[in-house]
Amino acid sequence: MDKYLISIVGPTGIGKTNLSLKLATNYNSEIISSDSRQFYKEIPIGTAAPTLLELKSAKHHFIHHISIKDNYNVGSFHKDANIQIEKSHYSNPVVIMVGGSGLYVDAVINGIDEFPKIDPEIRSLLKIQLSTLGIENLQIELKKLDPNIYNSIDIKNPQRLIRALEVCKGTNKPYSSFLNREKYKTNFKTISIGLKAERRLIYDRINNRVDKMIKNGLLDEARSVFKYRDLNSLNTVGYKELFNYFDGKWTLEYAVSEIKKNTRRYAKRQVTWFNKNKKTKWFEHDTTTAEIISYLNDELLINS
RNA sequence: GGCGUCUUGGCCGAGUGGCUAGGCAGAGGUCUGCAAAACCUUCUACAGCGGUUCGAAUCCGCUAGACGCCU
Repeated sequence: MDKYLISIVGPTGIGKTNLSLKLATNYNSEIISSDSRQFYKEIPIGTAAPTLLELKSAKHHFIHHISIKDNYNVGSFHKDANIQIEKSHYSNPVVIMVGGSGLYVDAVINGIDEFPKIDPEIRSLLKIQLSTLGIENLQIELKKLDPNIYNSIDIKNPQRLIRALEVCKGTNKPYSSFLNREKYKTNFKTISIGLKAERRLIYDRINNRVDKMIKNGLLDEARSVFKYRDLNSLNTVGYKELFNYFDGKWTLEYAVSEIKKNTRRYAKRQVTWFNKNKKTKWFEHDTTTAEIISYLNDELLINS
C-alpha cells in the first residue's frame, strides 16, 4: 500500500494542533512536528507546544527533542524527519505532519538540497566582515564567487548573502552548484490541508493566546533561559521581547503588546508562505473534523 | 471677554513660497541550513473658507478647535 503524509498548515493559533490530535486518533497515526520552535524542550509555553496531556494522546516526534543550546536547522530536520517518517510508516501508512514553519514543511515535502557542513567560523567571520565593511563588500565578493546565485538571491538580505558566501568559501565551489532539488522524490504521497480564518479572528486568537501564556508562566520560563538570550533558538517571539523587559528597557505592558504584534506579523507571513502551495486544500478553521476526515478519506482512496 | 501660541496622512514628526522628509502602525510580498529569522515594496497629508502670487503646508485675513496667560 502507498504511504501518505498528511500535512497540516496554517497560521499560528488557528487550531492546527487540535486538528492534528483528532486526525491522529482517527487514523491511529503518529505526528511529526514541523514547528521550528517547539523542538526546544526549555521553551514549551511561549511556543504554544502541545501540553503533556496532548502529547500523550498520540505519538509525537520533534517536540522538545532538542535543547536551545543545540545547533539545529532545516538541513538536520529534513534528514531526521525523513528517517522518522519512514520508520513511522512501518506501522501505519498514514503519518501526520503539523507545524507552522514553512521552510521546514517544504523541506520535507519538496526536499532540500544537501550541502556539506560548513565550519561555523566562516559565518562568524562573514558577520564581522558585514559589520565592518558593509553589505556592498559581501555583495561584490559573492558576485565574484558565484555570479549565478548573486543574480537570483535577495542580495539586500544579509542572511542570504552570508549563507551563499559561507558555502562558496567553505567548499571552494559555487553555492549554485549544489542546487538540484528537481531530482528529489519522497517515497510517500503528501496530502496538504490548511486551516484558514478571517484576519481579524486570527488576530483576536493570537492576542488572547499571548495573555494566556503570560498567565501560564511565560515570564518565569523566559527568565529561566535569559542567560542564553544570544542563542539563535531564543531569537523567538515571546522571549526576545521579555528580555528587553528584564533589561529594564521596556515595561511589561509594552513587551506584551510587542509579543502580540510580532506574533500577528508572523501569522501574516505564514499565510503568505503557505498560499504558495497550490495543492493545499483550505478549510475554514471551524470546519468539523468529520468533514475534513471525509475529504482526506477521499484523497486516500483516489491516490491508492 | 482680552491677548498669545498652536493645528501636517491611523499615530509621531521635519519642513518658512516652486524640488512629493522620515519614522511607527497597517497592507502586500520574498524565501534551499539563523526561518517565530532575515529582507523587500507600499500608503501624496498639510483644520476650513477666502485672499496675495505665475506658483502657498509655507505670506495675509476670517472661521473653528486645542493649550496657555490676563481680567
